[in-house]
Amino acid sequence: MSENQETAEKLSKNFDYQEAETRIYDKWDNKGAFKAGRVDAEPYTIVLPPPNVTGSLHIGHALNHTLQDILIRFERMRGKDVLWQPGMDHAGIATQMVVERQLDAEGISRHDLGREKFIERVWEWKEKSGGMIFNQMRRLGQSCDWSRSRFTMDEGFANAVLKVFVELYKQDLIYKDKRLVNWDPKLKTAISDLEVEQKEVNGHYWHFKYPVDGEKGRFLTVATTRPETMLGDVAVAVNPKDDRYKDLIGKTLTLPLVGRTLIVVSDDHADPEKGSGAVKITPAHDFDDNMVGKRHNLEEINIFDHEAKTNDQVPEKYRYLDRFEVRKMVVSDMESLGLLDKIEDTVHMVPYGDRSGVVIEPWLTDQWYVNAEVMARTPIEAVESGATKFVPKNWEKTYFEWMRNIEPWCISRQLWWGHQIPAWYGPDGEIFVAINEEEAENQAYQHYGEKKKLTRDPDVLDTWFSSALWPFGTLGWPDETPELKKHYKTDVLVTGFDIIFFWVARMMMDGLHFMNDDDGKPEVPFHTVYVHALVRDEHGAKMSKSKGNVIDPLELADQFGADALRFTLASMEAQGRDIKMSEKRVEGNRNFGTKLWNAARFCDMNGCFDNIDQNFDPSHVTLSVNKWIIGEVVKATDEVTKSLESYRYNDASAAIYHFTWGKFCDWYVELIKPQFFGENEQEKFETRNCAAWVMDQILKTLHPFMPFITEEIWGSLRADRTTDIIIADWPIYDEKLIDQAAIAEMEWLIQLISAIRTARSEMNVPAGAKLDLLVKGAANVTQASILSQVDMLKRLARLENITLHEGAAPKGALQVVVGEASYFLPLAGAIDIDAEKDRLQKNLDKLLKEINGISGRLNNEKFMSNAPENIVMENRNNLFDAEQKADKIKEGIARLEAMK
RNA sequence: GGGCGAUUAGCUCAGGGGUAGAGCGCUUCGUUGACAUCGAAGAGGUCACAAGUUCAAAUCUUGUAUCGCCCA
Repeated sequence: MSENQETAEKLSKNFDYQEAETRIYDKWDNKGAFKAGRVDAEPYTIVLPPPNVTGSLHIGHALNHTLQDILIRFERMRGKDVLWQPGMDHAGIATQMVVERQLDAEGISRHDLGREKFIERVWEWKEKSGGMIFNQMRRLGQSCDWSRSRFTMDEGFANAVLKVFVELYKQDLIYKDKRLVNWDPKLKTAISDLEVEQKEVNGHYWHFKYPVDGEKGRFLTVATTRPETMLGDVAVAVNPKDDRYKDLIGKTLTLPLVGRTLIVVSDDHADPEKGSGAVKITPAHDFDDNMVGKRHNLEEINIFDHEAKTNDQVPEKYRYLDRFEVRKMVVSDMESLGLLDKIEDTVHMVPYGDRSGVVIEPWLTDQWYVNAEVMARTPIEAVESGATKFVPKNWEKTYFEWMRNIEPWCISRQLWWGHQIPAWYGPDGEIFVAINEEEAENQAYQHYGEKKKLTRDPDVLDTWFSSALWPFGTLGWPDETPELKKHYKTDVLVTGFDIIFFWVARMMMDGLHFMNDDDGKPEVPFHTVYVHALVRDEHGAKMSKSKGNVIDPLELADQFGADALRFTLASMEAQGRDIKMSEKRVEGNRNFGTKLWNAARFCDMNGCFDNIDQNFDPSHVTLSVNKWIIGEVVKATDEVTKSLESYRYNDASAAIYHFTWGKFCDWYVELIKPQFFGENEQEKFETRNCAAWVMDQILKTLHPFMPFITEEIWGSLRADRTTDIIIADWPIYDEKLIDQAAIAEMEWLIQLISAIRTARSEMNVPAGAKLDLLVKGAANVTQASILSQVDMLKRLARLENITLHEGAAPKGALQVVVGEASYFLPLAGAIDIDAEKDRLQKNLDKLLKEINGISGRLNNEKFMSNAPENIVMENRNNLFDAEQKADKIKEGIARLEAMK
């Protein structure tokens, strides 16, 4: 090709995604393509699970966001008023830890700074370093409506959070209580059950002997994994069915080292099989013991402070020491008193804080709680009735399991960063809950009849308390904004299963509690929850920083392009299975993009995008090859549409991939070359138009998966585009465009070409050699097809002359059988008769096996009487075809044998 | 202990009563006027095991084994 033509090309040799991605993204953004607000269009809404302000993009985000963006782009192209609502979570503990670490480096603590100054520092940090994930999301092409971005600590949202608190308090759904909580002694805050990681560790059972009162020399032996807690023991429990201890029930013991009197209680909690069968009871420091204590009205003696150091409730010698130090002392003191019976090795579960990594201490504190049991009722019904559906459905079970056994939700945290609880205390401890201080003061005035000094509760709310109102808080609630009216309820929530409890359940609670539909009935926050896979490394291991197997999505995007990464994630997202990410897959999909790019270049070089029919109508094409590919487009786009509608991402991506590569590039482009290089201008015109049309359908259908390359090709090829592809119409075509006759003809042609290629290759015919083709026994239809497709056949099968042939097969020819006809390929030199015979025999063996199977079925009376008619017909047809083919091959083998 | 899921080609995985699929890898051939980030051809699987249902099971049922995850 000449220099001149080269410069005239619209597409460069390769797609430079590094350069294009930012340029294209900025173009979309500047044009406002991501913004919601199409008037008169049906709404389609997804709220982005708000990433932590501290977060940076990991592969799980990349998957989660890509799946949402695919739906969003798909629905946007379908003409809906699409809102993808982004935002960030203030991430209480995580953020506070980040800033505290900074302070630490400066040698100061947050207490040196004071609450107000500390929070200022957090905001400073947020403005400077927070939310880098949004920029990373842009790199992957996520088309959120950034203009509506929300932050959970923004004033408007924060007020909504406080309003929810106040309302729930008024309705007695929030209350204060003293209960055992999971206390993190490093972070010095309560954390939720869900933030506690139970780990199996090697430990010991220490068997301690407690003397029985009034029976000198008699001891009751208890086994414990936590000796230090004995200082808070108030009882020992034994199982009522355990004969060893029956007589001790109701008697008392003396707690060694402390001297406290313990009562022996009868409780099923004591497992006769475990340890000694007798369990020491420490109600203030163990969840199970606490329940035993409640059942038997036992005292709760708190022996630890907020750092899990002993307090003044223990004998002086053990006071103000770390829990593990006390453990050593207790064990050694018991031993020297001769009260240590034995030490057993054991494996047991120990709770760790997932943020701090330290052992969690069950601790008695005053905290705020949501009455989750009541709040859960409507959400359970909503899923039972199908108002909200989980996809895949089996996650509903997990949801129900948790919701039906829900515990009170502890929502207060002893942190500074977060929504400070809107509760004020009078001098006598009276609680005033109000949306602001002024309101609280009014309440207090009414209560006391005079102005009193109030102090605000220093604690903040659990981060999930605020994200629970994400689907309506982001839309402007409590104000009745047009967005709220139009976009609530939202459509689908896309999330990993790990936060069904944390977040989905809580959004259901708040959504149903605070939002109503037009009939005034509680309305769910979304009709569908799509639960996607977890991304693992290529060996199936969970990614973690400590293992060093973390795959950085941005590195993959750098290396192979964002499109390739997105396509890979989508194609591996099969429902109900985890994703094992491998670079090879991304590389393969980068190649797919390149393939598409080059196909577009080919079309362009052949004038497909110049001077073509503006009103091309796919139903008016005349050539079989064009009719065929149009029919295939209809089938493929329909498959993608249906798959996306049912969240089958792998099916959707496979459908467009196989159409593009396997049909369009491998066959159509090859089949139309004879025309493009030929002289028939009329046919060429039709085919150019058709190829351009098909290319457009590919670009559009692929766009949700590979937004950048499709936009780039779309925008480069034609000057007459009325829109960017991001808002182009999604392809929907009538099935009438599927022409069965054309499909049959082209499939026959492809079969014939493939068969000839196989024979040539297996018989080592040089790829360059052009052979003649003799056709024997072809029906009229086939003869007509050969005639009309002769150029394609010649080119793709590398043939010279094609002639009809009667009588005996020529010597020295390869034989292939397709349909009713035999095809001979005479070779110039002598053929290897044995090799050709072997080849035919192999084909025959395969056929005979098939014939055997089918006729067995057809001779089976039960099959004939039970199988549906179409299956019987299908078998008959298959048998006929196979037998016909087998006969021809047998003839061929006989012919070769005769030549010997 | 309870729940969920997996077991299909060398690897990673789709599929889901009617003749076993993809990508990668492998073998052979190939610079044919889009593409070597490519093309053509090929090898490779009693679909974990056992029993059952059925005319027909990789697919449905039950059980077994192994592995994974979640919750106690």
